[in-house]
Amino acid sequence: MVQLDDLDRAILRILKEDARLTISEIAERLNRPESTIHFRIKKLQEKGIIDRYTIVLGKDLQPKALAVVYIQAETPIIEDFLERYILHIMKTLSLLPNVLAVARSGRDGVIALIGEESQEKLNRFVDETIKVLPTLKRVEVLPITDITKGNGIVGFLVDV
Amino acid sequence: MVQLDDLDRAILRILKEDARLTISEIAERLNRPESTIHFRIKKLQEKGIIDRYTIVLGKDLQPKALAVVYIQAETPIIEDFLERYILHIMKTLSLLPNVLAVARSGRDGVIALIGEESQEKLNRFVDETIKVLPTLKRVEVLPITDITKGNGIVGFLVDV
DNA sequence: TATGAAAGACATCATGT
DNA sequence: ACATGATGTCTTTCATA
Repeated sequence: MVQLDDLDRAILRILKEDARLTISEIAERLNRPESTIHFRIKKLQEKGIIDRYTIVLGKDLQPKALAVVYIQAETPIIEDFLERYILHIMKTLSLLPNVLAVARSGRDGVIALIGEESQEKLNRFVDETIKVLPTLKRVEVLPITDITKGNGIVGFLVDV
Repeated sequence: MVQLDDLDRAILRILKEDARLTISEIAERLNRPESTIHFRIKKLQEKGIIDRYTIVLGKDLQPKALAVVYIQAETPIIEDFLERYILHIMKTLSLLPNVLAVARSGRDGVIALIGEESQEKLNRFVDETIKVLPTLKRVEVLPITDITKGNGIVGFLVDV
């Protein structure tokens, strides 16, 4: 379906590290003419291999305390209620700026990545906004102490 | 510590959406002169508010099955062993291309975001690579069915 | 698809309001 | 903070292989 050669991959790797490098700089690093690099990048964009260009924000704007929160809803008698309830929770959380990411997990679960200025605020948020939700079976808070791979994820997600 | 005004925030929001817009395009959208936009962006970069520029890869290169895995180690008699064991697990996972992110959670926990081509492969990975680790107290697999906020996270993290 | 050359668009910087 | 203009660099296009 997608066929990338070594040159494509090399370009993608470079752009992932620094998407502001000029075509001539990339061309120089890869020992290819500028027009070739330009052509490849254009194709990668057209095919949607490169979805978009973005910025990663620095530490200053990032929350200092992070946690993954797993929310599991009580299974109700009426199946259809669960579905709507889960969607409601997800929509609600998605609107909050300190909720960096929201995902569904199975039929009855929601995973959220929460960011706050301090551990206290984070705990308070979990207590006052999540644990108060009705008919939950389980709320698991997994604090994030430090990120070893996929750092930059916070600067990528954080709202401004 | 960091003081951003509305213009700074507007610029950051625009760049987050499309970091390849030219300064003149941004200037036009915000009804400001190009020189001002240029100056602001330069400052934002110098201050590290903008950490870096990058690309988000499209669906084609993204894993189809995702899961958050929480790994908790058994608390040993010797405290120092736990520390080194956790670091070892994190380093090991970080090297694998299908492990998109690795974070530490408290003294005895590791959180990993796993991506695979299929649900079966993902299960196999958990069984054969994670559950075989010795002296674990708990392994919790939270499959991700679908992402409602922070989509793009996968295209941001995925290796090429 | 790859390349080289040429044209146009752009970022950058200095200077002044 | 904004305006203007000068400069060099980069992107983009196109003709050709």
